[in-house]
Order: sequence, then C-alpha cells, then structure tokens
Amino acid sequence: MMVRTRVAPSPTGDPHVGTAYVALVNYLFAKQHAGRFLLRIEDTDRVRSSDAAETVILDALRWLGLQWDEGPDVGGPHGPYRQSERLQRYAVAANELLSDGHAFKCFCSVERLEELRQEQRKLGIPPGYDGRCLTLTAGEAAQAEAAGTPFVVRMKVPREGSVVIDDLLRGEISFEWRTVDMQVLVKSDGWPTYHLANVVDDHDMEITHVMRGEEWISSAPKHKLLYEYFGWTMPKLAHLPLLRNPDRSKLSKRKNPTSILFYRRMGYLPEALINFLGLLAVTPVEGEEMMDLATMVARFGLEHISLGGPIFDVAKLDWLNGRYLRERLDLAAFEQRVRDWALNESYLGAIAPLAQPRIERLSDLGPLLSFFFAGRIDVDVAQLRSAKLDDASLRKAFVLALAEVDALALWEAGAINAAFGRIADVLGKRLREVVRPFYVAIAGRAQSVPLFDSMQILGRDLVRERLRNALDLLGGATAKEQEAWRRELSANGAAARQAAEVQA
RNA sequence: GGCGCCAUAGUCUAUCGGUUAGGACGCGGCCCUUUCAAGGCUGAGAGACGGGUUCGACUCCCGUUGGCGCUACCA
Repeated sequence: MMVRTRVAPSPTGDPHVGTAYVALVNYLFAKQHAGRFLLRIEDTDRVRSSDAAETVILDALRWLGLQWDEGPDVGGPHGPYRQSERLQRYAVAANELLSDGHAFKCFCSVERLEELRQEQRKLGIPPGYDGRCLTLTAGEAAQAEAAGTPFVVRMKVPREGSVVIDDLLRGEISFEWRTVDMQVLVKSDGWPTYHLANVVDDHDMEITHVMRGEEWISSAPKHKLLYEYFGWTMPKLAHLPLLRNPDRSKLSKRKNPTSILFYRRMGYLPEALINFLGLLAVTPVEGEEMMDLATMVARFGLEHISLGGPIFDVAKLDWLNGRYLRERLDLAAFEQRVRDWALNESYLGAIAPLAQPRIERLSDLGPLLSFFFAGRIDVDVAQLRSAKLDDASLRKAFVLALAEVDALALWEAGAINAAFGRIADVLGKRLREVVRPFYVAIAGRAQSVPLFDSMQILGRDLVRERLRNALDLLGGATAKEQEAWRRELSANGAAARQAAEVQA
C-alpha cells in the first residue's frame, strides 16, 4: 500500500513554525517511503478562518521547500482539499452515525453545559457531557427540533471499559472510556467539528499515517471510535512532541516569535530553518548537522524523534543560518538573497516616499532608515522613558499596543493609527503623547519617518518583537496587569462601538 | 481538580544492560589574523530523586518529584 501523509493546517492565523515541523516530518516520512504528501485546509472554524491566512500558510510552506503532491492549489484525485468545500460529505457521514445509533442530537444549552462542567470539576470527576439528551425519546427529540431548539450532534461513547491507542512513537496508551467525552461532531450551525471532518477526510483521502502534535493524544480515543463506527481502518498514529518556549511551555507567540513569516523577515534562509527543524527528527552522521532536504529524507526515522518537547533554540538556528550564508552561497547568490530579502523594488518603493521629504543629503538615508534593515534594534531605555507618560502608563501603553498588534485583522497604517487612537483613549492621553515612545521602540529614536507607515512596512512580526523588547526594557508587566489592561481595552472598544451604534 | 504524555550538561541529541556516557550549539582559553567575524585546537559542563530486577543499570519495572498537553458548538 502506498504511504500517504498529510499536513492539515487551520487557516486561523500566522503560519506557525510548529506547523512547519509537523509538515516536515510528514513530508520526510512520505518521501522516504516513495509515498505522497498532501496538504489539506481545515477551515471548519467559520469565525476564525480566513482566505488570507490560507494563502499565507501555503506560501510559507512553499517557501520552506515542502512541496505537496495534492492540495487545494494543485488539486489531486481526492479533492476538494478544503474542508469548507466538503460540507455535504460530513452531513452524509453524520447522518450515517445518527441512523446507526452511534450519535445523537443534543439540545442542551451552553449554560447548562457550563454549569455541568463546574460541578464535575468540584466533584473531581472527569469533565464531560452527562448524556442527558441520550435519554430523550424519538418523539421528544423530534418535538424539540420542530420547536426550533438549536442542537448539536454528539458521538456516543461507552461509559465502561477502556481503549488502547497504538502510537508509533509511544507504544500503547490506554484510556478509560468514562474519561472520554461525548464529543460534539456537528455544531449547531451544521458545520462539522475537527474530529468528524478529520476522520472522514483522512479516510477519504486514504491517509495511511497521521503524524500530528502531541496535543491530540487525548482525542485519539474518539477518533479511533469514529473509525470503528464507520467501519473504516484507522491510519497509523504518531504524536510528535510540541516545540517549546525557553521556559518549556508550549511555543507561543506571546512569549516568542512563532510565525514562519518572522523568521523569513529576520533573514533566515528557508534551507537553514528547515534543516534546523529537521535536526529534531534526523540524527546527523559524524557530527555534521548541515543537511539538505534530500539528505534528511534518506536519514529520517521516527525512532530519531526524542519525546521530550524540544526548546526552539534560536542560538543554534543562528549558527546554522550563518553557515548556510557563508558556506552554501557564492557571492552572486548571496547578493541575490540580499536583494530578495530587503533590497528589492517593492520594499525600497515603500520606504522611499517616507524618506524623501525628510533628508537633505542622500547620505542621511543610512541613519534614517537603518531600522528597516534590522531585526531587533538597540533601544536606549532613557529615551523610551522620556515623554510625558509615567512609568505605569508607559508599560500599559506597550501592553495595549501588543494586544492591538495581535487583534488587528488588517495590518495597514490606517488601522494601526486607529488602534493607537484607542490606546490613547484608554490612557486618557493625547495620541501624540502616547506615540512618542513607540518611535523609539520601533525606529530606535524619537525622530523618524511616520510611525504607522513604518509599522506597516516592517510587518506585524517584527513590530511585535520590537514592542516586546521595549516592554521588557521597561521592566515588563505581570500577567495580572496584562489581563486587567487588556480588559480595559476591550471594554473601551465595546463602549465605542455602542456609542457609534447609538449615533447611527 | 480529572485524564494523558514526557524526563542524559544551559540547549539539541548519541547510547537501545557492561562506554573514561560520544557529538553539536552556547560559554571559557589558546592559535591564526591590521580589527571583527570565520576557521583550527582546547577546557568546563549531564543520566531529577527513591526503591526494586540483575553478576552488572542512564538503559527494564514501580513510586516520588518536576515539566508539558488535553479538559470548547477552536483546531
């Protein structure tokens, strides 16, 4: 049987390096076995998914050199490869489960479910659905449905006995069925949840091996049960360790740059980044850690994956990237990379109009624009603290700005400007007072080219990093402070919206 | 709280019952060098703890501790 693996990103945000790692492992495994590697878009979260995010993720994975054989852009015999285009298929599958008695309609309100969970937690018993709607007669269910009560479809899960999951990396993992929740399969809007869509698609797309993040281990029993309900063979499973922050928590953008875009923007070469990630799944021979994709395909082995979650070690990435820069590129190729990185027409084209009105000699350009060609910049804390903001307001301003950086749907100067307007409101200050330290944080000095345009051009990732750096220099903010301040911001936003509605 | 996963230097790892516990990043020193890098040589640095099993445990088993994940009509 031909090996078929997949990576199944959810287009709900920036392309994550963890996704790249999982994609790489699936790619290496497939290629080593002369199989096929596919890409599927899991966009069943209607609220958070976006076409823009999908485009960016595909682009980022392509940049890394991971070529998929089947996918939403290249097609293939098992399409469509986008879950939002397969809704009919899931509806059929859900009805099958319903009529076979493997699933049931649940009319419980979210409030009841929430109370239930709190109660269960208090009692120290496994949290999960209590099966109330399981006792509904067909008549009662039909009545509720006719009355227009919203419902979800849940899978039935045995309340007794246990189940064993075979994991290629961890061996047998067993669970008591009573600790497995009666998972929602179809949401009240009719869309499937990940669990349903994922099982149906992996089967339809003839996936033979599922290599996915460790966070899915506890869902595996549900998935296994679904395969049984459908009468399908389950793919082999391997749960990969999660990449970690230096403090060992799961790699997260709050603490670290996690976006592939960030690493590209910082000037890491794709071959270095992929090599670095590959080091977590390939044991180098004779100490030589520099390997191209083809070499990694040859040497890859699931048994080389250590189960302890590896810290994303930027220092080692830096070293590897340096080697690629000086050992694998001749001067011409190097020059070309530099051009592609930031000395290209579109980047220069964006920057030039900001600089032109502000210089007297072309040689002023260097000091004025150097921050556009840097990753992290040196910031003088004293300058950061200048301005009319007291220390608490200053830190608050940066916390709020960080929140806005994550929240903004569109990364564009006008939207950024509006965001800073909101921040000024919350602080009860004028925009110009609030904005001053941000010039220092972003451009390295208080006088520079327009801030919001600069931020747009630098990109969300670099901006987030510079703001975080500035906040750290100011002493940081406690989790408590951050939470309270962020809440103020969203309350203020809600109030503003309300006012606007009243006016309209 | 419940369930599950994990555990060799600061970090990434090798070892798959018998090794002076090997390598890489980082860090220190020396050499090379107009500077700085790079490069070469070199140094410090590890089996969380407690019980077993065994002639012999980093390696197998149990417990403790610690880290992590899941605990949603998110994936």
